[in-house]
Amino acid sequence: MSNRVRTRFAPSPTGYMHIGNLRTALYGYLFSKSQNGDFLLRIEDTDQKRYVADAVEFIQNTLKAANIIPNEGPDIGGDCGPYIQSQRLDIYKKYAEELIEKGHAYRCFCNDCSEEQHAAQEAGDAKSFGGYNRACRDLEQSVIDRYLAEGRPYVIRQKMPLTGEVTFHDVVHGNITIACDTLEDQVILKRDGMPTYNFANVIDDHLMDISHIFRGTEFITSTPKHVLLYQFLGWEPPVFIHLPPVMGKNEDGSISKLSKRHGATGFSQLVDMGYLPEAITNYVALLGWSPKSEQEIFTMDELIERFSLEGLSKSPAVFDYNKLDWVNGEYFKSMSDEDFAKKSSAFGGIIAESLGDKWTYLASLLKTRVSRFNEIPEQIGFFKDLPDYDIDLFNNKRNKVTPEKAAEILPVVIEVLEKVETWTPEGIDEVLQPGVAESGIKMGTFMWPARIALSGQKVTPGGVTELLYLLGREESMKRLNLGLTKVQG
RNA sequence: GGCGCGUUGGUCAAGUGGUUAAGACACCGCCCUUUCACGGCGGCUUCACGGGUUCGAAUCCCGUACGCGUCACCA
Repeated sequence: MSNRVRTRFAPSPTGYMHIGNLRTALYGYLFSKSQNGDFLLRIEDTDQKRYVADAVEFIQNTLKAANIIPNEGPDIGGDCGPYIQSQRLDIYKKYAEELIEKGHAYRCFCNDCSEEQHAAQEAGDAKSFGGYNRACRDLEQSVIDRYLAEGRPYVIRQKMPLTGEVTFHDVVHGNITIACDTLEDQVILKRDGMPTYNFANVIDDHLMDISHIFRGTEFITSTPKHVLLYQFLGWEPPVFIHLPPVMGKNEDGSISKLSKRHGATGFSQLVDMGYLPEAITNYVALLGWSPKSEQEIFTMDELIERFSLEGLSKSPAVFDYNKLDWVNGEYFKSMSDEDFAKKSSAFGGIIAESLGDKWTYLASLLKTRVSRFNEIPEQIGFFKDLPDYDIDLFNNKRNKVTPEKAAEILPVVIEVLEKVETWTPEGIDEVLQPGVAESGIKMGTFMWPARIALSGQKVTPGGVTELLYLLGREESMKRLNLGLTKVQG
């Protein structure tokens, strides 16, 4: 036992990383790193029914993408391996036997009726509450020997104290006390030789020298069972940190645990939507933890430096896609045009490809106008195909433009633009500015019909000069003339 | 149902007996402006409820309500 801070992320291998899990991993990582400690990854795959192919690799890739880097784990090894529970079966068996010898556990030969029981509970059958009846708790040794000789299958259960209570300290909730008579003689080793979570987690956290456990509040009520196990085994329990759940807002305004119906909930889904991994991490860090300062945007190093247990909140937090958008937008704004162009090009699709070198230019205009990469297609679609827009779009109160007025302005626009020699933003501007001045038309009034004719939409990435440049001379003139035809009715 | 946990504005939240109850997102308005965006300014709305304790309570205590979790050979 050292004093070194060691935390762990211990997911079960589903091919999915819920944002709540990511946050748990993140807090454990931030805390250990802030204390110059270790962070390790352990796979809890003791439920063979739940096994998902390639899930371990998926988890490792996700952590890597989120810049949460373990220094021990299945793929990198370490002194406490193996880091996959299904490969540690002999270890659990050994400690389960030790508990039996010490009188803190026993073999149970009852039939497996857990599934039915669970189903009954979910159906709300009140009679099913109360758990296992402890039929095998005090079997005669001779009976046990006979069953064993017959080869009867069995599970090993933890023998809970019948009276008294267990108190443990939780960093975010303080002391929590639970009476032992509410504790069931839980199974610690299953019929198939696999340990249950409630057992394996204790064994591994001790053997891997974990100092602080970060996990969800759903484990609070089973923590006394763990504490008892530490006691029975003569081990020092780690520090417990139970994190509140991440919630989602329902249509009726109520809230419930964040799930698919609230929108994307997986890290990779969010990335697919065009959120930057570092922005997701940044936002998630703030969901349930406060830096107690006014800073909102943090690099991973800053997060590590600022993280402290005091900032953890004890109440659930609602995942706010609005705020995520904002955080992501902040990251966009701080990116270089080149970097943004590169990372967003996949979302620009065929338009980005056809634009070639001009994509970086368009991207630089898009950078402050989108908060997610997947907003890009709808913004730039008009470059490829001019929408069949309604002439009503030419109406603009602020600039005092109507379709009739546009019919007068557009010819002037076309006339001015025909004088452009070099079709670059600068070249266009050189002619456009004086042209507008000479026409005696107000800038906004002059530009509005042009914008509509060029794009068919009121909102565009960049101003008219930029649109002209990106569209090219030929296409621009074509659209301007088409617009003129439209308003001439 | 038993047990446990939680409750500051629409959302994230600061706050640890005395504050005009920070800040951010969203929303609304104004300014700037070649639309939008960016930027600037301003506004809106909060201590779940009821009792205590105290000179004084968002902060301490007790109830109530509501929400969540748990009671699996799932984690």
